Amino acid sequence: MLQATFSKSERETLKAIYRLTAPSKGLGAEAHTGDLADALGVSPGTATATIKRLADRGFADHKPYRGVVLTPQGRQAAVSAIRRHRIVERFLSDMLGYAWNEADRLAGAFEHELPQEVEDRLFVALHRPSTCPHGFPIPEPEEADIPELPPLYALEPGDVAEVAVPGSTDPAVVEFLATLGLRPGVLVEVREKHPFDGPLVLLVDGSARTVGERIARQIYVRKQENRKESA
Amino acid sequence: MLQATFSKSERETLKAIYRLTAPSKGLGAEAHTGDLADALGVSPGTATATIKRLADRGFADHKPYRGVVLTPQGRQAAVSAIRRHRIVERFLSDMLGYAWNEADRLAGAFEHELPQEVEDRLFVALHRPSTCPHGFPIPEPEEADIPELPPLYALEPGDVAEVAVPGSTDPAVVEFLATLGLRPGVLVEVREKHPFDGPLVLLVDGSARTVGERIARQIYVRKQENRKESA
DNA sequence: CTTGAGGTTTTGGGTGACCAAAACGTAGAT
DNA sequence: ATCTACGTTTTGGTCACCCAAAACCTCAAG
Repeated sequence: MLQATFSKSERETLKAIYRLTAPSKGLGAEAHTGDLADALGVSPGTATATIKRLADRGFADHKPYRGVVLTPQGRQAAVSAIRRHRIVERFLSDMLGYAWNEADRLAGAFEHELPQEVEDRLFVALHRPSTCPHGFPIPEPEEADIPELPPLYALEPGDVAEVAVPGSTDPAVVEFLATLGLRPGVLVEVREKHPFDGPLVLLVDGSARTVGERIARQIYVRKQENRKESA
Repeated sequence: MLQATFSKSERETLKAIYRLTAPSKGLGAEAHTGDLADALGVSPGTATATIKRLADRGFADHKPYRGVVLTPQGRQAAVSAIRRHRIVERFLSDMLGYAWNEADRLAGAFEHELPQEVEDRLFVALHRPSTCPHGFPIPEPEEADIPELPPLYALEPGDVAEVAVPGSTDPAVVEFLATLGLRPGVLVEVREKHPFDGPLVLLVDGSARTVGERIARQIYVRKQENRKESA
């Protein structure tokens, strides 16, 4: 498959459509121009223009006044863009020492101009990382979809999982999470789940921690295969 | 000094004017539009337009039909751009393992989008290198001029120096130089200099090597303070 | 002192990106 | 069934970039 070439804003638009139409948003969900414009920080007219350019080239399916979804080629391109972004984030955190929640902001500035070749070498130099610094998976080069992580609140007692915190999380929430030891990549084990949307009791780094439902729905987890082997 | 902001081609143009008006090209030399267009791989009309944009903002002094030179602000900006380029080259060679003559080509692709902040961290992560992989000095952030290196042929017997090879060197010449052990950063000591534009006899890595005048004018050296202490 | 060659600038034309505001569609409320 | 509110698309304008080709300078040769 010969690599199609996209401009910076086309790539950002692909990523945004991908996120807005992820399965968790409802099956067959379409991205609306206004939401896209907000996500991209751009006027609605500009969003429309970019969508049309993508649709003309066969990367998106645009039903005017209704919404837009990605074609399989568009989804492939979006996944590549996300892979690129996450690799650059890892570079910023692993090689330059940026905090995981700073990397995001800076990666966007230059990821689009990085030659593919350099991305590939960077990936190897970083020891082929499997997640970005937020804890989300880095997709394979030709992968068509990125597995979605379940929220922490979806775990059941006995489950062991690795924490992932979205970049869009409110900084105040991030700070609170840090006091609980809930940072990306940290392993947690669910001890109890209280009924009626009650809190979770977790084992974090050896200490017991309680987390409310609202917070436990805002962060995500990579479930580990090895379940708890308790007495 | 608040950082002026330049587009990609403006920065490339600043670098090109800087190079074309370096003291070694003759004092008070002006860069001609055609040469600039060639250096940038752009049509003459495009070069004129970019020059005018720079001149309007006070970074260049353009005398129509005559030539262009940089103002002090323009020179400062050009030096910053060169510093950026050389740091990115070092990243490509030191962290990603690219050969010194490949780094050049790739650096140009994304150096312009790199946030200043990231450049600064990268410089530190690379252990504050003093030269680019070609062997040329990385200027200080606020330096107004980059010291020019003398050609190898300017050395005299007894001198010890570090080799620098321009990126623009013919690949066949680079290959030939490699057979002599003349790679960027290598230390050489001049043993003899034959008269009437005759060859140099060097000590390279313990072996005696002879280099003709034409080649010895194409590569450059950083002279070491410690002169030869021979018997 | 004219003339022309060679280099420079201008002009006209195209793309991608952006915005503000006008025009337009869709769907819910009367 | 119309009206209207809201969101979307279109229109008109700006800017950086690029090119090809026309118009234009400059200077040196005749």
